[in-house]
Parts: sequence; C-alpha cells; structure tokens
Amino acid sequence: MRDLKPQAELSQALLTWYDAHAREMPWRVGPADRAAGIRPDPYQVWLSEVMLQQTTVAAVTDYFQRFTRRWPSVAELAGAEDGDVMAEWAGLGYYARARNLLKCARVVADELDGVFPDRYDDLLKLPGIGPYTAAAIASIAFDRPETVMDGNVERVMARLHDLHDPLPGCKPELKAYATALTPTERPGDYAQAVMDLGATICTPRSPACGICPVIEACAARRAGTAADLPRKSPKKPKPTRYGYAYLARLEDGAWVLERRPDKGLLGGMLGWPGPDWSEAPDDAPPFAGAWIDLPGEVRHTFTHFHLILRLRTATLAHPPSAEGIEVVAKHRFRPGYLPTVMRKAHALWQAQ
DNA sequence: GACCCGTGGAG
DNA sequence: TCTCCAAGGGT
Repeated sequence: MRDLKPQAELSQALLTWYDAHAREMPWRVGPADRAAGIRPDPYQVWLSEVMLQQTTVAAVTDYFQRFTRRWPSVAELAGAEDGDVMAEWAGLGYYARARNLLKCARVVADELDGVFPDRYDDLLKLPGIGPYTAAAIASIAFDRPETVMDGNVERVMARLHDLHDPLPGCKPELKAYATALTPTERPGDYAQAVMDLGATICTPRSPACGICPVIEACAARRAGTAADLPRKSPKKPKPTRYGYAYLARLEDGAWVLERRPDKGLLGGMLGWPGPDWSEAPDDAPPFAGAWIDLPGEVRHTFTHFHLILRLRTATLAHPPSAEGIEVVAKHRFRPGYLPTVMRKAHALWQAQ
C-alpha cells in the first residue's frame, strides 16, 4: 500500500465531472434544488439504496416510483400489509430485501419516531442495512464523510492503483484507497460520482478510458491492465435442478397459490405449490386432483442453480386445506404479484 | 470465509 | 447459448 494521503485534487475532479454528467434518477436531488439547500429525503435514499443492492438503476426506477407513490413515507410503509409489499416487490429479486425493508420500516416508525438514524453505526443495526447501505445513507442523506464500498468503487480503486491481487482478499486495501479519496465536503455526491463513473465509464469490460475524467491518475491505464482489473477468484459452476409446479384452479376460476416460508428461496412470496426442487426430480402432488401434464417446460436461472420446471394443471371442486395455501379470486389475480419464475409458469399455462 | 439469495442486460 | 455481473446482506 502506498500514497494514502488525502487526494483532494482527484476527488475534486470526480465531483466536477459528476456536476456536469450526473444521470437523473427519481431519488436524486438535482443541482438547482441542492443549491437551494434541499437535502435528499432519508426515506427515499434508504428505499433506493436497498433496491439498488445488486440491482441495476434501470431495473429499480419503476419499482421506486411505484413504492413511493403507494407509500410516500416510512410510516405509511410500516403500516402496509406484508403481502402487499411482497407483491409490489415481485420481479425485483432477492426477496429477503423486501422482508427486511418492512422490518426496518417498522423499527423506524415504531421505535425511532419515524426518523432515520443519521450515523453509520446506528444505521448498521437496522435490518437489511449493511456496511454499504449504512455508508450510502449516512453520506448521501446526512452529509457524513463515510466511504461506500460497492462493486463500482472496488473496480475504480483497483484500476486507479493497478492492484492485481484478487477479490475478495484485497478488499481491505481497496477500502483504504477509497477512504483516502473520500472528501469531507459533499461526501454523498462524491460517493455517487465514483459509482456513476464505474457504471458508465470505468465499466467491467471495455472501459471508456478515452473520456475518463481521472485518466491522468490511473495506474492501470498507464500499465495497460485496466480492462483486466479487478481480478476475482473463480466461481463455482451452477448445477441444474428439476421440479414440478401444480397450477390448480377452482371451478370459478380462482387460483390455488402457496405462500412460501420466509426463509430460503423466494421466501415470503406467492408461488405455485409443488415439492422442493432438486437434482433428482420429485413429482408428488401437493394435494389431490385430476392432474394433467402440460407440454413444454419452464427454464429459469437463479443465483446458484439452473431450474427446469414441468407443469401440471387441474380444476378442483373445493379449495385444498394444505399448509400455506392461499386461494386468489380470478379477478384479483395478477401474474405480476409473483416472482419471475412463477410468472413464466403462468405464461406457459396461458399459452396452451 | 463460505454459502445462500433473483433478475435482466450485455457481449 | 452461455458467462459475467449489478449501488450487498444475512447466516
């Protein structure tokens, strides 16, 4: 490690670039409002940062608009029904985020008078807020000089310093570089500047070094190694699992769905009943019915396995009384309430 | 540290 | 088609 004195010139260059090129996002406060002394709403900063965990800005934008329109404040979100929040989150992925979002909203509303903590250590105690999100909220919403560390910052720091050690081992060193670069003035804008740079110019593949505002400071650019950094430890291959989903309706067209347990895959979400998926397929029906095989299959890839799902359908005279079953009336059912893999199953049924 | 947890876009 | 990967957190 070397050269860890504060680098005011470099962080200033990033802020200047950010002022000229910052992308508009619904949760951001624009330059005019910022000049008028308007601060970002901590609720909106928190909500956007949780949605942005491992998720692109393009995917988040519509969800953020729908959430803030439906629940404009943390108190209103805290008062929402669990199922409504899960349905609104459906399709965005990583559903533990939605469960923790609601937990966190209720802690803030019920125990903190609806006011978000303004310090990193206090934010870190809340459900769903880890080191990244605590630093993001503290810096962006409360102007505290905390250093955010995400995939963008890691990549930018690895390249600026031409660090060839693989992630995640070199994370502490990258953090030290990022901390040395964090300014005491406008730390929130600085954090967003580095992340914007990583998302638009200092990209994982074929970085646009020709238009980079800090090219003069980049050791990897000089060494010709920028596109190869950061190095990462190899990943494990994804196995394929198989499963059966049972799409049942009552005679009035109501759908027979199942609320999945809070822990584990798609936790807390509605889905089609059926046995757990595994590498050795289990086709045992979850309840009795005159099941008919549907042609075709659903293919879907999760974080750590591929899934091939076959479908069976039946019409039932009476709702089954199995654990977790929720019957949804025909006129209230929307595929959009379901996680993507379950939507795909419904779409395949509909196509038959 | 290892493992679990979604999804969609880019190349 | 396939791999990578994105503003991570929880256990």
